[in-house]
Amino acid sequence: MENYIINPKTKRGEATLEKILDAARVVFYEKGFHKGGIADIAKQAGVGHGTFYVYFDSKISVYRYLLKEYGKRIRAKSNEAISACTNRKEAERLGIKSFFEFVLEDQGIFSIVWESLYIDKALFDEFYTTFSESYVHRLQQAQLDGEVRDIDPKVLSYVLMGITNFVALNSLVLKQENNIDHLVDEIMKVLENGMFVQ
Amino acid sequence: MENYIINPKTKRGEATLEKILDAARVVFYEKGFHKGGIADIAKQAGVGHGTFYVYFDSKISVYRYLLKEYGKRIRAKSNEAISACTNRKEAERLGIKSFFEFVLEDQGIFSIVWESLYIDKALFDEFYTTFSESYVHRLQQAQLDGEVRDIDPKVLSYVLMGITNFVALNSLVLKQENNIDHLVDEIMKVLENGMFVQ
DNA sequence: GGAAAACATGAATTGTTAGTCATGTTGAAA
DNA sequence: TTTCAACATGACTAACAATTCATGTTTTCC
Repeated sequence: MENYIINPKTKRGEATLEKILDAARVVFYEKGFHKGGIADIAKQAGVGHGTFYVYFDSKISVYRYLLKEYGKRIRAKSNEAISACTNRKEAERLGIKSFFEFVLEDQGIFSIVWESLYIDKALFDEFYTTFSESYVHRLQQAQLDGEVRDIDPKVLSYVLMGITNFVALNSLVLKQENNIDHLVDEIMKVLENGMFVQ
Repeated sequence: MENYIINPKTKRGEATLEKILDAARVVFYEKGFHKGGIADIAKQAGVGHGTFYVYFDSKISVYRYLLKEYGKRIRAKSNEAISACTNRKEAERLGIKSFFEFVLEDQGIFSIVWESLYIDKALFDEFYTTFSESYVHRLQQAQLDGEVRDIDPKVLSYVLMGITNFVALNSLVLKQENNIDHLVDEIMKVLENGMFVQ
């Protein structure tokens, strides 16, 4: 499964691995997993075809590595953004905003994450299940604290991920908008009072 | 663009076209667009390789045809479900429910629709932009009628599509749940009063 | 019944690409 | 300086898959 080389033994090896990872991110973003070839990655990295296989034993290995890396980076950035918050509502706002910032900085994320559904459904499922579980944990705590209403936290977690993912993909990536604050404000209106006039 | 043969001239031709379309839906669902081959489609349809090319000039042509067909079917089913509703809240509930029913009946939908992002971004964008525009139109009307709060309807349309798509994919397809009513109830709680305790 | 149009076929063509390997280079430790 | 593990390379292999086409069969309609 995890058969990429994790420990290059020299500085040169480390640098090359980094070049290959950067290149793979670019290629998968621009061409997708299936159309992006090892030749493209090697060329983009400025190394020979064979060099790729010094570090990864297959194309899907880099892909898996990058997918995990994205998960970690998003979680880290989100935790950092939320850490100072004392209530769930503010945490929600900042969590959404930090995700949008992440997407604006690295638009390749959807090219890696969502495409997993067509490469290996289990990878996609695992990715979002992991997110959902940590979300559920926090939501349940907030419900105990009386901050969040009595809504099935598992469903609520997918509702929240659906909102952020769809708005980010369609507005920020496909329509190339960058009005993050407006998007967050409008989403928070729904999360605070629903969409209907009372 | 639209270079599939639309009008078989005989009964036999019509039947064969239908067999090929059914087969393509199955193959794209089970293997995805890239891994599913013409040979697979022909075999599944019970015809020779060459027969495929009597009806479609390329693999992507069937794919495009099926994508458009899904759009039409979803819209038709949704319009039918909503038609009797007199207020927006009820229409929203029934619209979501009818989409969930659609997904349960035909789990292949995400295999066709979302994969377009990796085949031709413009197809994906067009698909959801079309949905968004008709959504926006209705939401604006409901806002004029004082039923929906003052929220940017374009953002709101992506919020709503994000919720339904993510919950459907993760709960109904990946987790194989079938508790549609529970899902709709929990989503409506958020849309009616938001997620936070007031 | 026969001619023409529509439809069916799968072997052959053509192009692509993931992965291998024999050979060469680098650089750090001894 | 020597040595060896680590790293680099690109021509080659092997397999797969989209599309074509020459030939054959069926249906339509006069």
